Amino acid sequence: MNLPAYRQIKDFIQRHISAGHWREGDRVPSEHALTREFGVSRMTVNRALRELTAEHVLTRVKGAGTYVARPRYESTLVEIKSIAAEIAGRGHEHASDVLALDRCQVHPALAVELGLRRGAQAFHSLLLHREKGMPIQVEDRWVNPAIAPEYDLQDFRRITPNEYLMRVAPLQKVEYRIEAQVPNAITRRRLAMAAGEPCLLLHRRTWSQGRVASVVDLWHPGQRYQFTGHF
Amino acid sequence: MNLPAYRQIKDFIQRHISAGHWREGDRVPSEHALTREFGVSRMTVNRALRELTAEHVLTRVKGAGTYVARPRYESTLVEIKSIAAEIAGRGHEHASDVLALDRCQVHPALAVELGLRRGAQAFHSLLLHREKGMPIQVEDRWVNPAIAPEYDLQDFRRITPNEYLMRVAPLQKVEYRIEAQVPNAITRRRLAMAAGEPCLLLHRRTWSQGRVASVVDLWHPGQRYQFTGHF
DNA sequence: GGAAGAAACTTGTATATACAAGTCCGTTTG
DNA sequence: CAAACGGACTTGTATATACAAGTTTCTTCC
Repeated sequence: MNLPAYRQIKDFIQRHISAGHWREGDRVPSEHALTREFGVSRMTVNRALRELTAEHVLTRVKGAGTYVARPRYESTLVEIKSIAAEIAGRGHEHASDVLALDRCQVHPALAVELGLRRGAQAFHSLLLHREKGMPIQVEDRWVNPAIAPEYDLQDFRRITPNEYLMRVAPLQKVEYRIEAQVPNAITRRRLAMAAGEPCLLLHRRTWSQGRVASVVDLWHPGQRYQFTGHF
Repeated sequence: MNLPAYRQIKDFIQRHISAGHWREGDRVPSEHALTREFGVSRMTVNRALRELTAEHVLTRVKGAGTYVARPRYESTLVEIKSIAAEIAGRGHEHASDVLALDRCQVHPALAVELGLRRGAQAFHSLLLHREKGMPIQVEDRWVNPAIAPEYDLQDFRRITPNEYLMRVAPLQKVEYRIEAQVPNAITRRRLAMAAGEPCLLLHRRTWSQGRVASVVDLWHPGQRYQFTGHF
């Protein structure tokens, strides 16, 4: 199968870098030089170089040239999917127990985090997610009623809070934190964890329409759950 | 400051989506329509739409049109920097104690993971990273000697293993796993951790030049360390 | 030998035009 | 009514050309 020219140019450059011919900081051939070498237009070469720049393979300095970027060796990008998507991706059965779903007053620290005034109310949902019957995640979530006023009318056994929020509140910004923590006794029991076993906790705060939409703690049993991936 | 035309088109589309005017699955105006609306060439419009597609904001179907992409609400992308880069980014002082650096025989399970034959030898380094004197990470690393034959001749008090491997072994592939684990007593003491406190563990395996280059376990005290970020 | 200026080289953005290839819709035919 | 075909519309890739703006190199002058 014949690749488009701009893809061939990208591959050519990436092969040189992977083979160690060009190292970090080395200058790659100019657009003009690549134009001559590949017999294509400058716009075709430019597209290849711009895409490799967006992918952090190259870096460009106007007037000076195009260089091999500092490899992002020290940065690992980890993608964490929603628990339902992850379980479905394994071909397993996902189910949710709705332990709580109501609207109540938030304590001051949480009001700050949700961007609400003291004494304000928010929706609170507490779910236990299972994979093939086995508890795998406790989802402890608070939702800004201004963003999703009908949150508490949903059936979260049939649709996850994530899926619902995706529909009503386009995502603008995310803040996250991953921690190893010792869970309280209730969470330990809900997740069927052993004594002394820690939790893997993902804390997320999301924004939509210029405001905080949701704050969530996702607790996972440390022995049975890890975030994994590759790229 | 006047933005280039392709950036204005990107912003226009992103504003419509953020405001909720266009939802997931909605079709956005065609290239031809945007050409007329903005009074620019089709290639300029095409660039804007292609870049938004690469950024997962839009999705394109040849012949059919351009649509608002399913929001990646359920996927959190987490970037984990090297400990030295992270500490430097906080403006703090990084230091490493080299606890071990030698070449020895790997046990069978590790040989499999390193892609080496049974009984083969590999380099092993054990470092304690400190931030302003405080232990923050134990780095337990095995390195394939075929990839970095002079690994054991380096001074890892002055350069981190990461930085060294960046130079000699261009990165091709990464596999990772994040876990909450209970550390053994030695690691607990090295990291000055409390009894019962768990570790946040990042396990990475990297490839270079078509082979496994390195396998590393990075242990962090759960109470003092989290992976954090935003986007 | 150093400074200043000009020339050359480089990337950034843009255009009108063209052909390829895919999808969708409306019309015609059986 | 269904299938097939053609036209219109859409994205995918590409070109030669142009001007703007930044960097580097070379030449000239003091």
